[in-house]
Amino acid sequence: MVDRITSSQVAKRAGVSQSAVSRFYTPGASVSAKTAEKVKIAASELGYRPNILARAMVSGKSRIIGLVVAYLENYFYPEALEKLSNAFQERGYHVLIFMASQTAGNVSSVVEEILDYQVDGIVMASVALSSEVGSRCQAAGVPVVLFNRSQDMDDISSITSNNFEGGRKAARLLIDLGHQKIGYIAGWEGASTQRDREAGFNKEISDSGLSVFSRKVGNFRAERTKAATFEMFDKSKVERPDAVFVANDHMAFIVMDILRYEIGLSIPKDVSVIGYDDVPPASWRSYDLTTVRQRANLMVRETVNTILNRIENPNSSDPVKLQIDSPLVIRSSTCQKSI
Amino acid sequence: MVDRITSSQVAKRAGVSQSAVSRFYTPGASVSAKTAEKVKIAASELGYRPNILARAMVSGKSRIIGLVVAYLENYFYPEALEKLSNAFQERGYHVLIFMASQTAGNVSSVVEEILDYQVDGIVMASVALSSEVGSRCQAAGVPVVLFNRSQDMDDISSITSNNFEGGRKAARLLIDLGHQKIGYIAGWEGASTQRDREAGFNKEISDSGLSVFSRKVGNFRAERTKAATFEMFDKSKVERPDAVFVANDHMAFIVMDILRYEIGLSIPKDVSVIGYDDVPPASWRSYDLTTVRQRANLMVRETVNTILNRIENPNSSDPVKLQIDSPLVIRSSTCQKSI
DNA sequence: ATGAAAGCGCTAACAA
DNA sequence: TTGTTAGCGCTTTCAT
Repeated sequence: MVDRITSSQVAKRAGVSQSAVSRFYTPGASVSAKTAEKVKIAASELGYRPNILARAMVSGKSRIIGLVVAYLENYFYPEALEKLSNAFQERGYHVLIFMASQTAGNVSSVVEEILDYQVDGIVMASVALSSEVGSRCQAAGVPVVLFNRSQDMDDISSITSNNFEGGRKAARLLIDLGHQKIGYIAGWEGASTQRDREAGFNKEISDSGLSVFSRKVGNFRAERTKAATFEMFDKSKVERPDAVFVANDHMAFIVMDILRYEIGLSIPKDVSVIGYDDVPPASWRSYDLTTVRQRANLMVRETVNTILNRIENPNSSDPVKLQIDSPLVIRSSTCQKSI
Repeated sequence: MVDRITSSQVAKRAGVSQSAVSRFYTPGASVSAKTAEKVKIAASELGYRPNILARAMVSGKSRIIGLVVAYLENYFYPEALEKLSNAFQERGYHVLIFMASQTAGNVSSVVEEILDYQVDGIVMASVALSSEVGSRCQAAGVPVVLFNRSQDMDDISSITSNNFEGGRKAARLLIDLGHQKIGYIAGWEGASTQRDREAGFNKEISDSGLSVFSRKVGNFRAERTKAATFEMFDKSKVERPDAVFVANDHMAFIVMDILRYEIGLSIPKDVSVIGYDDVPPASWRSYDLTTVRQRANLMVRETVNTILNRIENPNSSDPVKLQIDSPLVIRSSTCQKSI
């Protein structure tokens, strides 16, 4: 392998000092036009590019953002990841990926690994953070923002959609459509998204003088969701729900498939179904799922702004707790009008 | 922010030299039991962890793998990304993500950026590489492997499924099922996957004395695929295909939806559909798509092995060109028997 | 505006 | 086995 070109080699060729070369690559530095020209020529002749790692070591800024993700099976996350990565790239940063399963111990050891890379900031997507790990990052001076997950007590910034309002809207729609027997299929109960969606949903239901007709837990996982659906729509029951709100789109697809192909109900004639996220398959014709949209673009933009702002402004204090408005997207999995 | 603990601080506290601390963290180094113990204690009391970037600078090994991805909309890639990242993590590496659109200029500038980070290796997923960019990496001594894309001439390693055989198998199945009027919907013609799948498909078709009934280009993109489907199954035509092989699953879902809901054909009664990839939605009940499986686990394992082997063995020469066997997965989007 | 010099935190000879 | 020493490639004072 050919050795990398260094700034000293460029300096020698350009007939200037090594520091002059460094200054040429430092945004707000003082270099005369002629020096700049000499450096530019020498650098391009040699094919020189500054070594980011060396720069990181002395400056303390790596321009690397650590991104922790638990799973990519929910297609909201690949989309978010792509947008996050692009947004950071545009601002001169890059994303170092860390996969983490939900276990707390795992998350904490992953955070240690991240810190080893001297990242400038950390984005945690769909992962909860123990407050001890949070303060570990605080101590290291590395800003953290939670993406699509929030924690009430801790002073950690978080960007989510407004899950409470989203849950409300789902309930409101179903009620307005004339449904009286409304079921709910919950996600993993450790997730703030699940809890907030359900809380908003319950609030609107009870504000309307109704109560939730049936509740099962799908845990955000396929097998559990299948079982939950079968239990909720058990044929032996005298009365079954005429509508169901599912805590995310991925579970909703499973619910729809079971309802149609296993239980033999028609959507939306027999049952209205509504999901949460608006991932791409929700708009595929076979599902055409009414859902609450998480505005990925906005969430990503705010996440990037928040963390970059913290990086450039290390002394800023209050955590940002942003809840992005989440609009209802009405498609054909819910009935058209009063049933 | 609290400053990071350095090896010198640990050394002082442990009453040993700084190099002793360094040795303690170097796998095959010579440290006595008592020194090791002293360092271990001091380090844990201080919460010391080695700075990977500093280590990278002097050793020339960053333990970072650059991963270039063009798009995550095809759900084969999030899956691959997750598995790749996990596999590298297990071997002590981490993945730095670079999103790149297909344009050659973009890929080349992205590669420069990657090289700036002193990565130990580069995995390019679904991206083609100009030979000049390839030799740029060669010159930098950074091994590259293409994931799910290959290039005949260049001496760049690549891991793909056996797309030619996969295409053949798809054709064989359709023919065995008794289909005579078989259509093909192509992906983006710049992709080696598309070309190889089609070549295998064509070979088997003509070996059987048939010819392709109709061919349209979907370009791996939704709008184009819709149009291609409408053209292929235009109602004004006297004869329409009774089967169609679609170059990937994502296009196949669109084809199925159009066929069923826009054109009013029944699958598989009127038309058999077969895709390629076996992404998760292919097994969702609404599609239940017959397809050729790309064995992501195997492809990932080989990719990781190949690149890590190159990193540890810089002098090894011949490029690896691996084609992983791709089995047919028969579901209900193809008819059961001779029609 | 420019060069000299110090040093970021670590590894890798080299002696001892 | 251990400590001393010399850098890795860069940014950043500090004089000039």
